[in-house]
Parts: sequence; structure tokens; C-alpha cells
Amino acid sequence: MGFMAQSAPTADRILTVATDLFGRRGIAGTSLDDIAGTVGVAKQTLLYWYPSKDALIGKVLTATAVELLYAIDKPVRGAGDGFARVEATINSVFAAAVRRPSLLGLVRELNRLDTSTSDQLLDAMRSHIDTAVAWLEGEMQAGRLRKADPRILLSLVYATVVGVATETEALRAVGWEPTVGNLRKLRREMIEFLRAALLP
Amino acid sequence: MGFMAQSAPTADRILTVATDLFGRRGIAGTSLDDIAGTVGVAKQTLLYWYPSKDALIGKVLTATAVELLYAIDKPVRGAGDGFARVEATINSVFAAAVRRPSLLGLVRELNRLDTSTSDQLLDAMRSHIDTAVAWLEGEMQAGRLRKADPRILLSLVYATVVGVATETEALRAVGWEPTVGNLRKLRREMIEFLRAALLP
DNA sequence: ACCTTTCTCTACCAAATGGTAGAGGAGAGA
DNA sequence: TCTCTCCTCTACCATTTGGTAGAGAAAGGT
Repeated sequence: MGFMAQSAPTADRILTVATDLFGRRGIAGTSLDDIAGTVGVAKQTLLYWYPSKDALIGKVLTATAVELLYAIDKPVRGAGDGFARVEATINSVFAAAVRRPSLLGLVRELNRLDTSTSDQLLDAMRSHIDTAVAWLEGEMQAGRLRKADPRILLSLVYATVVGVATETEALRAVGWEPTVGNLRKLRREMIEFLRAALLP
Repeated sequence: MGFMAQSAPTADRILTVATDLFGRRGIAGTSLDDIAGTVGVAKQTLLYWYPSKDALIGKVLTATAVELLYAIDKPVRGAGDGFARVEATINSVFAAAVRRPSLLGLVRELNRLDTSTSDQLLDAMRSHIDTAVAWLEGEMQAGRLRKADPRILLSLVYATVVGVATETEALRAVGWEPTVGNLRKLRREMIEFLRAALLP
């Protein structure tokens, strides 16, 4: 009786594969045939669930935003003050990135999209960003974080975390290899890097 | 009499436009027609100078690598010890990124390319990277930089600089706007961020 | 004047791409 | 059994894309 909750297994599999391929090869570099072929289904089946590539892109982007916001929100409510809270958040995002490498890769695609599409997503994040900025400002006042422009600082931390999580080529260039041990070490070094950058 | 120095004006204009479009919209998202149209020339003219898209991509990548390595090498030879040298290098790269935003955007594309293509470029950079790592190690020993894994540290600094220079959407998200004054402020904040992260 | 080289163009082409039309199977309700 | 809805498929289409073939303008050497 109508009002289906949009969670048919086929649609979900398509969404997962599309997120993965979009994040790895880029949106423009991924065709509907690629996606359908990987899922193991005819292209028309894909177009049945998502009436156009744009519709699929939209769904992938919002689903990704939801998943990432969830990964960010949870630790933010928990942990304590100062850098401890930042650390918990970064660990959570990093864990999400390791679990699904394409997630953050997809975030990168925002720069390629026309502004109207990304504006929509930005609106959804605006309140979260403002909350984070206000919190940073408070912690700086309290002397628990280094004084700086909180908005730019947020962008810098973002660039560092997302950058190091997505730019596998940069890590490969310095001889780093993606083993479990190296991944742990990478996270530890990143945390130390940011701790030094953020503490007063 | 043969052996031409490959610097015909048409070929150069094509190379410039291709670098720009590849960096902004991605390689897969840029067609030969797009490039030819922007240059104001027929597609076949483009295919005369670069016999295939792959050839053009190769030329764009090596030209970009050369330009960036030049921007990095110059200050590295000059400035003094410790963070001063890092700062000079970052400023030079940042200046290059402001002058031609597509340059670093293109570096991002390496993650989308097949490894064989990027291996070629990595070979060209290997010696530079090793030099930088050795220098970092020495400065850490001398107590002028914070002790850490020099290779991972290099990746972290790279991710921060390239990330903040290319992710205009992230900056837009926090309300930052690309004016001359804001650009200067961004650079200042980034230097402070990295200074805090790198000093002992 | 003639030939050769250099460069840009118009005219095509085959493959890939996003998308349409509609057939057909499988199950549920009557 | 009949039918209706849900789902996946084959067949087809127009456009775009990377690439080929070759004509023709311009210029220099002889």
C-alpha cells in the first residue's frame, strides 16, 4: 500500500556500488553500465530504481552525507573537553574512511559539481558547522585550544584528515603501504600532528 | 630541420587550457571538444599536436610536475634551517596554487589514474622525496622539528596544503570567500597551523 | 614557377553513453 | 483462473566521444 520505505535490496546494492565507484573513479568517470555491470544487473533495472544518473548522484550524495554526519555526531556528544573531543571525532571519521574508503573520496567530488547541487548539501551541514565553530571558539577562550580563526582552523583540520585518508597516491609516494599496522601508525601520527597543531 | 623544441604557440595554448580544465572538472569530465572549443580551434588541430587524449594527459601531467617541482626546488635551496625552510617552501607552493588553481587540482587526479601512469611520475619525484625525508630526519635529530615519522609527516603536510588549496567547497562551507585579503589570512593561518604542528 | 613542409580545417566513423519503450515473469488477491 | 502490481529484462535510439582520412592554405627553398 504505497509509501514504501525505499529499501528494496536491489536499490540498496546499486546505491552501495555507485557510492564506491563514484568515490574511487569520480562521478564523470563512472558510467551507468559500469555500475549495473558491477551489481550484476541490467542497466534498465538501475534506471527503474533511479530514473536518471542525476537522481542516482543525488541519492548517493545525501546518503553519504547522512552516514558521515552520523559518524561525526556520535563522538561529539560523548567525549570531554578540549582536544579529547577533537580526537574522538577524528577517530570516528577515520574509522568510517577505513571501513568505506569511497565515502571521503566522494566528498572530494563536491568541488566538481555545480554550486547549486553542493549548496543543497551545504545547507544540511550549516548547523553542524556553526555548532563546531562555536565550540572551537569557546575552547579557545577557555585556553584549551590554540587561539586562531575557528572557521579556517576547521577547514585545515578537515583538509588534513580527508586529504590523508583519500590521497593514497601521496602515501604510496613516500613508501607507505596499506597494512593494518601501518594504518594504525598513520592514525597515531595524524593525531599527534593535530594535537600539536591545536593545543595552545 | 627537425628536432623542434615543441613550443608552437597553438600547442602551448592547448596545453594550458587542458591543464586548467583537467584540474577543475577532472580528466574524465573533460572532453577533447571542450578543450578545443575553449582554445578556439578545431578538435583535429588538437589531435594534430597531441595524437590522442592519453598523449595529451601525459604531457599535461609531466608539465605540471615540472612546474610544481620548480616551485618547490627554488625556495628549498635558499632559506635557512628548521621551520623557516618549510615555511618558504609552503609559501612557494601556495603562490603557485593561487596563480594557477588547476595545478594542485590536477595532482588530485593521480588517485584516479591507473597505477602504471602514476608510477612514472612517482619515479620522477622519488629523489626529491628522499631528499626531503632525509632533511626532515636531520632537523628532528637536531631538535629543530618535532620528532615523528618523517615520511608520514611529509604526507600530512602535503595533505594539509594541497587540501586547503584545492577544496574550495570546504572553505565555502565555513563561510570563507576568495578575496585577496582572505587569501592572505588563509595563508597566515595555515602557516601558524603548520608551525604549531611541526615545532618541537 | 614548383615542390615540400607545416599547420588547420571539414567530413566522417565506430564505440560508448544516458535514456525510452515495452515485453514478460512472479507472486498476491479475487 | 484472471488480473494487477512489482520487478527485471531485451531491443532500440540520439548524442557524445575519441579518433581517421584527407583537403587546402600559407610559407620557404630551389
